[in-house]
Amino acid sequence: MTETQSDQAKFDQAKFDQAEFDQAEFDLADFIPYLLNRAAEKTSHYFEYVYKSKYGMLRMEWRVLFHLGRYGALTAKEICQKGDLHKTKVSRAVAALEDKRFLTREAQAHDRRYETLKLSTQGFTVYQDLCLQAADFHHRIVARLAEGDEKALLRALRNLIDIK
Amino acid sequence: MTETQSDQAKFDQAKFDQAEFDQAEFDLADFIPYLLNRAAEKTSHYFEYVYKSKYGMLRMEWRVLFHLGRYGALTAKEICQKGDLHKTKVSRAVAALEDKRFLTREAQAHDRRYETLKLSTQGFTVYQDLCLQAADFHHRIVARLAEGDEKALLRALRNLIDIK
DNA sequence: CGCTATTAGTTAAAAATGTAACTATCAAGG
DNA sequence: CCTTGATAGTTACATTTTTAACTAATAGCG
Repeated sequence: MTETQSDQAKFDQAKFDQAEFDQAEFDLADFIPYLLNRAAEKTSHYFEYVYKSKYGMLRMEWRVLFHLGRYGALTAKEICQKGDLHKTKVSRAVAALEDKRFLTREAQAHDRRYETLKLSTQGFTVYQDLCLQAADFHHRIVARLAEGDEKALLRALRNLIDIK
Repeated sequence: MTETQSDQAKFDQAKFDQAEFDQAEFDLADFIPYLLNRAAEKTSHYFEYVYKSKYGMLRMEWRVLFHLGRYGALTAKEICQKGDLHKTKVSRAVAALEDKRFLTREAQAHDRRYETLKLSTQGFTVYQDLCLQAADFHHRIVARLAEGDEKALLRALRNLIDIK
């Protein structure tokens, strides 16, 4: 009983402290990086299930596959640049996709440090399947948004991605 | 020379395959979960530097601190629910914040499984500092956006966070 | 009470990620 | 050609995150 009152007193104290600090102009609950992370986590989670359960792929593998399907043959470095990814992430994802026979690699003749990465027939089939499911999911997401918010969302996200 | 032509031929083949697959209605480069992740990574990266370099905090520690500062005393479970976080993440973040003397914990009298978590004076000072810097960063982000896109962005993100 | 089922939170093992050092290849100047 | 410096990609190691099993406490029901 006394203990419970003590807990309550502490809670009230916290509320008081919180009020003392004037955060009228800004609410952390609306902090854009926080909301972006929450939304990214939420939406990624569903799609992760698709490529993970069906093809045993990791997120980075899906990203690399999707780049090769979308843009055609690329070097690892080009994938790093397009997707703003570190080379170790790409290196590991490429190795995993090669194990799964989803892509082939071939050193370029004019500079053998570069490897041309290209989806195999099987890899491209997987890409097509995932692309269709991505499109479906994308449309379901858009359907949730208020009229006109899709354009604004895409514009805002592309803008933030270009930071720095 | 012959090798180079071979590389080129492979590249063209990839482009051809890509064209065969009709993706006219949807471009993976605009896949919302992908753009959300890119934007989240980009914006989080800057702010991570703030709490990491100044207070040696990890992302989850910042999130927990921010919840306690924003909402007052909470149990770990309440933080999990508010932030959609797994309990092990919160448990470790709480332990780390306790080590830093940024919060105190006290078992509740009526049910000793629950612990009331509350920022210490020092923890609240850190919260205030980070909150100010977050507000500053938030405003810089908003300043980049097109007129009216802030409202749409916040509305869209809140909507997506509520999925399921 | 006393047995079983839940629940809050922790800990330990497995998997993924980040960091840094490494290998192989090429370029440029002498 | 030969040395120095840069670059593409890999590997090894440390840190972080995820998953699963665990502990302590309570609830419900006989």
